[in-house]
Amino acid sequence: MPAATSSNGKDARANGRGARERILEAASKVLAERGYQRANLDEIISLSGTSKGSFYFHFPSKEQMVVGLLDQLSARLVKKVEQSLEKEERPLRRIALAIDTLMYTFSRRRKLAQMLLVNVAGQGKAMDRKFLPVHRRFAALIQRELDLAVAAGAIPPQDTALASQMWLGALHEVILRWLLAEHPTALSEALPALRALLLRSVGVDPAALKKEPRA
Amino acid sequence: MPAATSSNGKDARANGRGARERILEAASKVLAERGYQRANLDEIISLSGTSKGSFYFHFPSKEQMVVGLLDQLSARLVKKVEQSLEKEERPLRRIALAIDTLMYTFSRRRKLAQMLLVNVAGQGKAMDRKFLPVHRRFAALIQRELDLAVAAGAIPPQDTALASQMWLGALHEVILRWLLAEHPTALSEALPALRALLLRSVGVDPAALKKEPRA
Amino acid sequence: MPAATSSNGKDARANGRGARERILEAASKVLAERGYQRANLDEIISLSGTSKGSFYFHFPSKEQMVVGLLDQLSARLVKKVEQSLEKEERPLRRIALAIDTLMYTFSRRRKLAQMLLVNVAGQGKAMDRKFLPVHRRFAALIQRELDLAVAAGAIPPQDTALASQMWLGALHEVILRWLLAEHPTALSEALPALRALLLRSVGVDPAALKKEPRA
Amino acid sequence: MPAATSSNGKDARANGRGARERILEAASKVLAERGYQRANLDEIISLSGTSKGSFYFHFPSKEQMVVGLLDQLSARLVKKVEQSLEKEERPLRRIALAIDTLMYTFSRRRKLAQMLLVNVAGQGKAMDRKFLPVHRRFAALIQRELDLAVAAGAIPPQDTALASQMWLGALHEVILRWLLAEHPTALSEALPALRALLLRSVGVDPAALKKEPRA
DNA sequence: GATGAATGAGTATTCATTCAT
DNA sequence: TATGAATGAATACTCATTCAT
Repeated sequence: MPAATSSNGKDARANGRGARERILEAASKVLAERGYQRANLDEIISLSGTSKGSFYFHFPSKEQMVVGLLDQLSARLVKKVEQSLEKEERPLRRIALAIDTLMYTFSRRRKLAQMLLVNVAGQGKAMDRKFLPVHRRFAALIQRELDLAVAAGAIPPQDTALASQMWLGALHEVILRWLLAEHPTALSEALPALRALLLRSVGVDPAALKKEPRA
Repeated sequence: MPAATSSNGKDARANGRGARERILEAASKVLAERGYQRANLDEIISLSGTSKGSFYFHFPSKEQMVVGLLDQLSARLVKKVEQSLEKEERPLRRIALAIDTLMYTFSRRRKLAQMLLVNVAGQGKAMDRKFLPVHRRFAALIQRELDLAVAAGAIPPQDTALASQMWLGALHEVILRWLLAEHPTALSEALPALRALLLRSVGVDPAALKKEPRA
Repeated sequence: MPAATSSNGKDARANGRGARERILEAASKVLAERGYQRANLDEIISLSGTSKGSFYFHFPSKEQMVVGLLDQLSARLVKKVEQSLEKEERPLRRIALAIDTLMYTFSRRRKLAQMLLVNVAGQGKAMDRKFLPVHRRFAALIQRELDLAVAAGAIPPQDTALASQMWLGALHEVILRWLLAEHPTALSEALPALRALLLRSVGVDPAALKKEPRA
Repeated sequence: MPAATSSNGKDARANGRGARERILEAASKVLAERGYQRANLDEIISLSGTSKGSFYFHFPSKEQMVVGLLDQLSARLVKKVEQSLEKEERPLRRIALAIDTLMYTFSRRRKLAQMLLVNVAGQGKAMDRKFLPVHRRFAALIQRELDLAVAAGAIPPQDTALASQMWLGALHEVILRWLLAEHPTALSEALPALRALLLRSVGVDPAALKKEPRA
């Protein structure tokens, strides 16, 4: 039960935000823990301190809610990466920065990683297609940076669409293994080696990163 | 464990194999199409031409059946790759051959790919852990080849465990996108570029492959 | 009860009538299409361009609204029949006229028919009883005309209450079949034969209608 | 909870019949009392002494179960009428007999009447169409008898399809009113008058019934 | 008069698993 | 070995009604 709504605007609801937001936050938790199918609406609802009716007032269905949530979260993450790139113009450094920011963010927010990367597939072909945009969005981000690097002559011309898919999958798997590990080591430890692998795959000598000149 | 179905063809069932095999085959189909959770035992059973009771005579639970099936299939695939490597001793060629065989097999058997790669995650942390051995087995295969190449001096010393994870993820994602595409192009078209990306990532000039000398 | 919506057109709503009327009209449509139980308040409200709160300001409950609507509509229809009888005093002609007017009106307003005749039963005994007054009102109309005819000696004395029930049921079923037919023919085509059946049932030679003398 | 199944074939289940039959019987009761929509599956199931799973093992859905039940019941009733007609060849008497048997059966089995006649409409156009076959079956029975009478010269040629619809509606309404009455009088009291009304409607002098000669 | 967010009891349906035969 | 009827907990979704603003 939520605390009674008081009319002083201070703590309008249990934890200060609208029901819609509270539902999405609760859903994040449950989805991260249980996956899409086992994520129980009743649990999400009771965790959010709202009601069945409220849920269906704000969302047309469980599926739409999850799709919307993943969309929101992935957009937020992409934005965060964009911001980290704002002050960097050297293409190779931008690429490295994008990788670092993604990995760093996921390492700080396991639930986010669990949801965006793991619980987004394996629901049958029909559902998987619904979740595909999340993949596409991350891949597009990587591809754009690779294209910039190609244009700047920093890496050789190549199939950047394929490379970005490959990178995404690589990040995905490394994070997945980290998430499922019983006693995971810090994700950051693997970062330098992973970054080197990815850069080399598109033809960059990782050592070149250090010497990259400003434009 | 039931006694092995007698292999003398005398009283085999309708289509010539034991109930256990027929169930596993039916399960392959349904799992590929629907994913783990939505894969319905009733459908698997009716497709296999057996009965509920027969299913539970041969398998202790749906979960164990699926884990066993994935285990069997991945073992079979690994064996196939091993066989393709039998007559090749040059480490870089072995690596390329492993990639090629994996990709070729998946491209010919979409269902297999769907099951082993896609429907193996996103079921909640507990279940995902159960499916992890499949990942491990493929990664181990790749890692062994990388280690051989390192030992032979064909590639520089490096974290081959990480590299093999990365490779697996890369293959996974590329295949996933191919599986979910509305109008997929042949997977083989992407193969050379993908192979080049992977090889470069561990420090091999793809061109070196051609010139690799026999031991 | 709310004060009557002011009839000066000053601040009438979007389409010129009060919320109450707009709700009733929307309810007609939805009830005709879906039946009582499946008629969704949300749909009625959005169709009427009002709000939940407005609905419950004007009506105490869905049930009362529907009972009131059926009451209103049946009263209106009865009034229409009365008007058609105003200038006719010959009892047999009055009877025929009543049938004709009812059938003609229903044939022009399918929704009305659907609602008054079809969606008024089958909701369980308790609800059905609530809808009974509609039946009674129509039956009373018919019975009154039959009684007049008996009094005038135009038809033999008989159980006019039963006859009027029977007539109502007959009309009901014929209209129902017309409403549910995939490719309905004009209702008017069946009218002469139906009229003849009904008149004969109470002992009138349909041919007598033509020769009926003025009082 | 059903009594434990005993292996002596005598009282295999709670009340001696299979689950399917017990469900249908329970459904009859609940449908008669509550109508289609309000008929609660939980109640039907607990009344039948079975379980949710058992219900869905025997029937694909509530709707199909009800359609099947009505079909079965109406078929049974039609059969009963047919049997009552077996030894009567005089067409007018057959007609009267059919009416009498229908009315008598309904008067003895209120629930049957409630279900077949009342709770079969008013669920929205889509559902109503599903229930239409029940109407058709009864109307066809009546029409056949009317056609026989026409062929035998016992009644004048006419639109017997329309007449049978009308008769059905008439019977329906009379029974409905009887069912919904607070203090119903015996249905049989109204029977002679009703029979007379119906016979006259198709041009038979009810008195002629008595004198009808054997073929 | 009007709004729309919130409520929560109610409902049909799914499905892995059991067990008497 | 095999059968299939039976079980019942789980689950997404509906919808009339309330009430603070």
